[in-house]
Formats: sequence, structure tokens, C-alpha cells
Amino acid sequence: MLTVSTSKATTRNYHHGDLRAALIAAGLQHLESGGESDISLRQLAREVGVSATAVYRHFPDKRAMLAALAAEGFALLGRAQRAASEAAGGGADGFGATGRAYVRFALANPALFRLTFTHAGIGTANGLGNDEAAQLLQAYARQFAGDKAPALALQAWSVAHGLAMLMLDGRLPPDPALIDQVIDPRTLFAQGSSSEASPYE
Amino acid sequence: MLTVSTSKATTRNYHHGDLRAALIAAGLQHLESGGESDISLRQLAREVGVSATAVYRHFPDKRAMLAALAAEGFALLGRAQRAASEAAGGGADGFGATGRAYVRFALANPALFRLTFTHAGIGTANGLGNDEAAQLLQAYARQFAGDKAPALALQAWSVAHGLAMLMLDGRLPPDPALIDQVIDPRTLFAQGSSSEASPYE
DNA sequence: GTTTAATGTTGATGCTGTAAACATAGGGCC
DNA sequence: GGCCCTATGTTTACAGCATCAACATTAAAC
Repeated sequence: MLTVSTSKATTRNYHHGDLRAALIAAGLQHLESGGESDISLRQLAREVGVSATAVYRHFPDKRAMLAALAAEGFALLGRAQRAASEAAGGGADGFGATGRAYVRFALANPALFRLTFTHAGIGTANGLGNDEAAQLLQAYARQFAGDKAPALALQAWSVAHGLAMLMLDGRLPPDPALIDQVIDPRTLFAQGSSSEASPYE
Repeated sequence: MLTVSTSKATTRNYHHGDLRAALIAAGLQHLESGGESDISLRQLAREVGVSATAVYRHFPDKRAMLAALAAEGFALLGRAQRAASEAAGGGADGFGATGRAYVRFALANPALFRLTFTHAGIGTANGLGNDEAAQLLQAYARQFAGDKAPALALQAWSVAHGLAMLMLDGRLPPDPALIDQVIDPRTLFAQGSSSEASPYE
């Protein structure tokens, strides 16, 4: 599922061929299978079959390597969201589906998701970025909130992100029914849909 | 020998006096001042003036030490929330204030907040725990949502937690105005806001 | 076909968490 | 008081880590 292209493996000893891609692929696989997200550059190099310091020909340091993995994760997350949005056919259903896909992606790729958000700085310094996910979110927000779209977009992002993190951190059980209960545009967002009378007592 | 310091520390060589508390205090201080949350047991021991392995007389391993710090952070967070709730005088204002206090606490103590949630397992395996913050949240949820309180509580927690994490991770600017915009019970939560005209903006 | 730059290698340094064996001191028991 | 025991320190040791410096190989450029 999580694969990176551009590996034209020449199995020669020296000059691996495409070490950078191989390292990223190994890193993603490590994040997929390995329960804990702790990645060692030496371990990665070992798995690829290369000396420990060869990594430094492609990344200045460990942070840079992890940032590359984070960028992969970000792209994958955006793709998952768009797929869910299209499958639901847009509208209110699409909005909710996009948010639920966000949380489901996090649960399916816990280590990658965590890494993706821990190692920011890819871009998007202020507010929402220009990436696929951000554009999708903003389009939905405009559709449902008009001029109050910015606030709605941030609220929606926050709810999804918060639920994902709380589940990843074991604060909430990773229950699909819980996701549906929390990521629900009909109970969230006062100005979005029909407001029923509040039977408060 | 009257070299009395903070606790009942007998500043003699052997038998520090209250190493465990001293280590936790040093750890908290380290999290406060240090930009990065990476804590080294050896460094902590050095700061307290004790050998590296003395730590293991009080904690089985590094995780346990960090868990102790996390417990401290959790208590502090709960206290901050209750203080904000009481200062706002309960009601809808109190509900919002509690959530904003959550995010402000995270911004004021970034490393500690992150650690607190990374090292769960203190309790609260499923759903909300029994701690101060959870009880406060549930009370507000009951007050405003009646039988739908469980969902509302989780939604509120998710929004606050998500916003806090996104700001800590540099995905959103740590702007107080943004907090007010996102953590707003009048625009969040379709059922149950005491509807007033929104003075925001 | 030689030079050069990219990409690999080995070796070393200083950090880390943690295990094992030993040292000290303070408290309980006579 | 005097003795032992246990809690709490210490030193030493080991393996793993990120990263630096110096050297080797090879693909590509001229």
C-alpha cells in the first residue's frame, strides 16, 4: 500500500542505484509494521544493505530523513481523504466522510500519522496549506458556512485531528462507532444544518 | 549540619534524601525551559548531582520516569481547567473557558503537554477517566446536551485537543484569537447552545 | 581516456539506556 | 549501645545510536 516509486534497483555492490528512495521505502515499511515509531538510521541502512553512514549522502541528518517520510505520509493522507470524499459524492455526506477518513487513516497508519504531524515544516507555516487536503477542507467549509468558512474549516480539522490523536494515544478506544459519533456534521457546527429544539433538562 | 534546601535534603554525599522528587522536579524544569522535549536520564541525574544509574532505584526504566512526569502534567492541566471554569462562573461561558484553558495550557507548556498525552496508561483506558478534567467535561456535557452528553463531551475534548496539537506542531499559528474562534460553543455543537447574538468579530 | 564529483566505505567519538557488582548509611531488633 | 538488613547510592561495562573525518570506488563530463 505504502510504496514509493523510482527504484531501478541495480543490485551492484557499490552505488546502490537509488538509495534515497530505498531508504524512504524501508522507513515507511518500518513504520507500517513496527509497533513503535522509533526509527534508527543505522537499522534502516542495515535493512537496505548499506553502511550506516551512507544515509548522510542523501540526508543531512536524521530529522531530514524523517521529514521526507512525513511528506510521504502527508500526501497519502490527502489522497485517502479525497478518495473518501469522492466515494461519498460530496455534500454533507462527503464532508463527514472526509473527516472520518482522516481518523481512519491515522488508526491504520499510527506511526506514520504521528510522524507526519510531529515533523512539520514542510510548508504550511500559517493556517491551512495549499495541499490537497487543505483545499478539500476549505471547499467544504465554503459550501456549508459561507463567510464563516475559515472558522468552520479550523473547527472541522481540529475535531478530526483531536479524535485521531486521542485514539492513537490510547485516551479513547479506537472504535469505528465512536468515530461516527464524533465526526458528525449534523451535531457539530451550529450553523451548518437544521437546528432542532434543544430538549435540555 | 544545617544545609537545608527545598525538601528534607541532607546534602551529604550518599543518600540524597528525596531523589525521586528531585528528579521529577528537574524533569519538569527541563520540560519548561528546554525547547525540545527530549529528556536524558543521564542529564537529569547530572543536574541533580547524582550518578547516572541512581535513577533506577526509583524508576524501573525511562518510560516509568516519563510517565511520572506525565502524571504531573495531567494534574496541572486539570487544575488549570477547573480554575478557568470557576473564573468564568460555569454555564456556557464556563464551558468555553474550560476548553480555551486546555489549549492555552498546551501552548504554555508544550513539552509537558505532549509528554502527558504521549505517555498514557496512567489510567483511563476506555473513554474518559475519573480525573478532575473528565468530570468537569462530563458535567458540562450533561448540562448542555442531556442524553446526548457522551457524544458532546467527546466532541468538545476532540476539538480542544486537536487545536492544541495542531498549534504545538506548527500546523496552525498559536494565536489567541484563533483559539477563541475555534473553541466557541455557540458555533460548535448544534444542539444546546444558549443562543445569543454572536459578539465575535 | 583522464579528471571529477557523486556516492559509497571504514573507523572513531561521545552520547544514550541499562545491567551487574559493589559501597554506604540509616533503621529495626537484641 | 551494637549488629544486621535493606534502601539507596556508586563504579564499571556493554551495546546501540547519530554523526564526523578520511578514504575508496565508480559513473559521468570533458
